[in-house]
Amino acid sequence: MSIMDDFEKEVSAKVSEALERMGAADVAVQTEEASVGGADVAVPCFFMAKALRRSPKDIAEELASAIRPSGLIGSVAAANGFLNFVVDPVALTRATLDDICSKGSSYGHMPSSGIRVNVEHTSTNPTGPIHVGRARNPIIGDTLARCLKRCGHKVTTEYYVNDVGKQVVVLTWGVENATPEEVAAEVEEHARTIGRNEKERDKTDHRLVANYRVANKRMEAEPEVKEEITSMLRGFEAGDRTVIDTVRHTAEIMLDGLRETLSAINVELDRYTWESGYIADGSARNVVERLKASKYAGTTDDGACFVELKDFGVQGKNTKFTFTRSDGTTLYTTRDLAYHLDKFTRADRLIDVLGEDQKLGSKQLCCALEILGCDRMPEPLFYAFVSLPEGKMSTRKGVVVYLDDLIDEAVARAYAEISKRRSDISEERKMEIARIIGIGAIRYNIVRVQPEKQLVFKWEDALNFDGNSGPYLQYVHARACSMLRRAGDFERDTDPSKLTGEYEIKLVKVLSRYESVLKAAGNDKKVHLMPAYGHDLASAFNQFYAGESILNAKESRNAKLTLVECAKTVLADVLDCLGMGAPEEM
RNA sequence: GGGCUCGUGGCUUAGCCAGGAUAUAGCGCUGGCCUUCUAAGCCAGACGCCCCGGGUUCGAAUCCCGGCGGGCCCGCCA
Repeated sequence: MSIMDDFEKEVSAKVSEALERMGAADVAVQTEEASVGGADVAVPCFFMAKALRRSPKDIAEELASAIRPSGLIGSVAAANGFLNFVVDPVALTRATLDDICSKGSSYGHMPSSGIRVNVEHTSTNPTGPIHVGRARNPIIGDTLARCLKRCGHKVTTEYYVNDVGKQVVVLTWGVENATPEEVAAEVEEHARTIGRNEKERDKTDHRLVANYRVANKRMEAEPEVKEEITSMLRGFEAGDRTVIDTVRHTAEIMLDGLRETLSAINVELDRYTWESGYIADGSARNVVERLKASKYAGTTDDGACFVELKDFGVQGKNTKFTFTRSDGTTLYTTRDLAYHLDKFTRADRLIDVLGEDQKLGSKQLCCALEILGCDRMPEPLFYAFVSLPEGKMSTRKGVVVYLDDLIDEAVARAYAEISKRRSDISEERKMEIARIIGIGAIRYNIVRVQPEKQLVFKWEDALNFDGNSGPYLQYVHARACSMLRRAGDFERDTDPSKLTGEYEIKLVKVLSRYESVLKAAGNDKKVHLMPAYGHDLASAFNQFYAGESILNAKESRNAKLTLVECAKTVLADVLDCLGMGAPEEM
């Protein structure tokens, strides 16, 4: 419970008391964040007008004079039918800074809830490198997981590896059978027609794409190859260990590359779960049996099984949810059901970070889970795909920007910026800082926009280091660090009478909001609030910083430095929550 | 065709779920600020039929209905 929550409660209580005295005890008081400058909490008086038979303006004025500032309430005033309350800056500053000083980097974090939350994210097919069209997934998922941890939950992140199906089998055939010469020729051909030279990047996920294309081409041209692949697919479905293991091995190699990319943007997952496992352990089969036994089950003329979902709010022609082929084999969604049932044995709350193309599938999955008697539902978090100005990303057409390319470009840009301003540090140090800044810019830029909003990728935006950007926040952190370094030892001082400047109070107010932002970003899955908060905090710091000299302050020096230290502490945690580094210099 | 979703200054974007005052912030633009703590910064300014039309309400960017425009989905694929 933060001090601003207490303040709001106090306001609510005071207004209720005053209303009671005015003879309107049963009128419920609503509070809201004041939208007018200067005030912190507002109480609209319009809905009181009927009960009191007076104009909102009159009511607000009478209430304002009836309420005496006390406790956390610094002042109250009436304006346009609103009551505007200002928090007492003395109490606020003292409480907030003491809290940060005692808790340090865990300031704003909530106590353990005992709730296990599983966040499934990324889960891209292991058939090629991650491109920026899908880059929202790991970044949103990882940020959400970090927020949820701060909300006191026991969080596990998980990648569901789709090592079942035609795509991976074709890739596997290519990895096993394409000759080095064929692959080299394919790379040449691709460079000539599409204009991308894949030899430049020696990373398994990029390298294997040529094998995949060779396999596809030969499958189309040569009936024997097609037969080989079909036979592998059949073997897979029948549970042939050698086929399954070979495919899994290919997926592992591909994953090595993907993990390298994810790690570069500070995304590490706790667990990788293999789709093939649900065939092997019989749980997918179990789902089939249970669905068949339900009253919603049906069979097509060919023998494929489905459940009828029209009673579950599914519309139009999507009501039949097929869960076996006519030959009895399971489908992706069937395995996904087994996967979700498994996840529910390991966690209390499931969150799936999914592309918006999965919306219908996710809805159907939930219906099927209900039929299976599942009392909890996964919570999907959808994001719209990132497209290019030329249109939708397509690896085949070469209309694509790989995440690896974006990372390289961002780091190179950051390096150039550092080189412009710093000649006093080593090349290694410059490179180290460039990575922190480049990666920070990418993560910030992607997570700052609401997930459901479609995003068109533009290099100029992705590489923006000014204003509402990751480096803006990092710059403030570096500034604060630099100042604290110069200051040397100082005695902490949280005396509010020494921090009475407009910008000092503004900064303290931003700091006091941290917990409520974490709550909304984590529990309500509104991750984009996090970068916005970071920007508010950095901006408030810059105003404070620009306004007056801190190191040369006289009696308030220690108090100002304490405020700098507190801001730095919170900002460092915000940066960590966003998966961004907090550089001590830049 | 049906379903879902998004539409806010030139561009990007917050607010919308839980209706309330002068609509948030950034880029870009105009002007000012580095002999003092990192100018990747700060200050000031211009720029808005909140897609359109109805409705509900004392009050609508926000809720409801109908359009228009963009995106996604509608496989015994994954």
